[in-house]
Amino acid sequence: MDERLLGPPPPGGGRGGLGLVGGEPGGPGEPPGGGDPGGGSGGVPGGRGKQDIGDILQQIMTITDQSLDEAQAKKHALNCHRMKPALFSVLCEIKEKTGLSIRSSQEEEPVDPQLMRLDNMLLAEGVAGPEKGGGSAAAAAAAAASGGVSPDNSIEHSDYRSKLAQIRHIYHSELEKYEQACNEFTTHVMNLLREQSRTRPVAPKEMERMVSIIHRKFSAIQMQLKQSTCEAVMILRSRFLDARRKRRNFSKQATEVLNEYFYSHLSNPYPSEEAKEELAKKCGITVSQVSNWFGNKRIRYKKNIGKFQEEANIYAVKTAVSVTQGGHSRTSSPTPPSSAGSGGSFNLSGSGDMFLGMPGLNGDSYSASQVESLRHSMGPGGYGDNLGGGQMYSPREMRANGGWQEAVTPSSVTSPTEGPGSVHSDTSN
DNA sequence: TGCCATGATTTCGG
DNA sequence: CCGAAATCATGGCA
Repeated sequence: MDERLLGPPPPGGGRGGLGLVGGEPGGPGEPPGGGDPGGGSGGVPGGRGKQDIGDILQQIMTITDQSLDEAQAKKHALNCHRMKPALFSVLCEIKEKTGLSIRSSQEEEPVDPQLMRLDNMLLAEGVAGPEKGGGSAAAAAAAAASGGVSPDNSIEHSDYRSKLAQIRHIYHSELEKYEQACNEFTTHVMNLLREQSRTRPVAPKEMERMVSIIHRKFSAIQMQLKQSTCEAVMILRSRFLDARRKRRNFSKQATEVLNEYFYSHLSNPYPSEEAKEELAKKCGITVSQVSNWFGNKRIRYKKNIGKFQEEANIYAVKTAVSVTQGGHSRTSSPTPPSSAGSGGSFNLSGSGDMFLGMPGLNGDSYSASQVESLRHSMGPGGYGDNLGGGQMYSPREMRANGGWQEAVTPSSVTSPTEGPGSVHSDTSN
């Protein structure tokens, strides 16, 4: 050990640079490399050794006050000092005694759950993880979640994707920067420690600990980065995929198709699932959008029938024309027979209630021709077929019709001659 | 800029 | 889960 500690004899003799330290001439009679870790008693007279060490310590203490070049020179001198090994081992001993050595560095913190959450989210959003597929898959998933399949959605999605890619790019470049900085800093500190280990005892464990501390610090920074990236993605999502914020009016053609269906099934504007799908396909919107549209339409129509009269007329005439022209391929095609049928009969049953409940709404504002066209628009299955027929109605249809006809009948009734009684008996069955 | 139209969402009941 | 009703939030127009 001595040999290692002593190292090669300094150039220029045993005391090399020390000549300039403290200006001591060095003992001519001293044995070369005569450092005794034991306490400076070796071949050196006690007082002299103490002074030696005191000098060295003094130099160490003042080394920071000196200029870099000066310090380097001093450092070198110290390293080459013959007493250095002795000093080193003394420092080792002191360190051990004072317990400065590494505490059992078993403070391995468990994986931060928050960090895990962030990682998972970034992965799910396609920000972290593999470049290809991730982003588009996430976008697709988001699209599915928002339920938007309309054509103009694709534009928004490409916009969304590009923004997401931007976030991804920034995230990765920042991450890379942090990692690079972390590595640089780590190697710098390691070099420093290695350098220092020549003059003071630095255990490998200590180095490890330092490295782990640095890594922890940097991972904290990384976590902030991840957090803000997550926030950015969230904002992006809410801005691009929140359909409510991005309400777009349906195309004219789509509205027309929907209105046509609505007014041609005014007696029972509840499209079946198949009908909804067909309408959705025709209009280039989703089934749920069709449902929304019909929900809104029903409620708004019912609330203000007068306002919709003109519209109703237009579409009723349209449909009537198409029907009389032998158009069985019109919008009525997707209608299941049951829906039209139930509408007709429920209409009639409702007429009685209507007269009792809402006389003010009654159809004195409707001309006969309007009514006629509306009746025509009901299509062949609307009235005649089902008046007497023992149609099967689903409970929901019954309930829905009950609610619908009460307010709506005015427009489609106006033929009070048709006996409510028979229908009532029908429904009661 | 205000107002109305309209698509979407929320709440509630069945 | 569906539909009614209320409500929200945006688009479009004068």
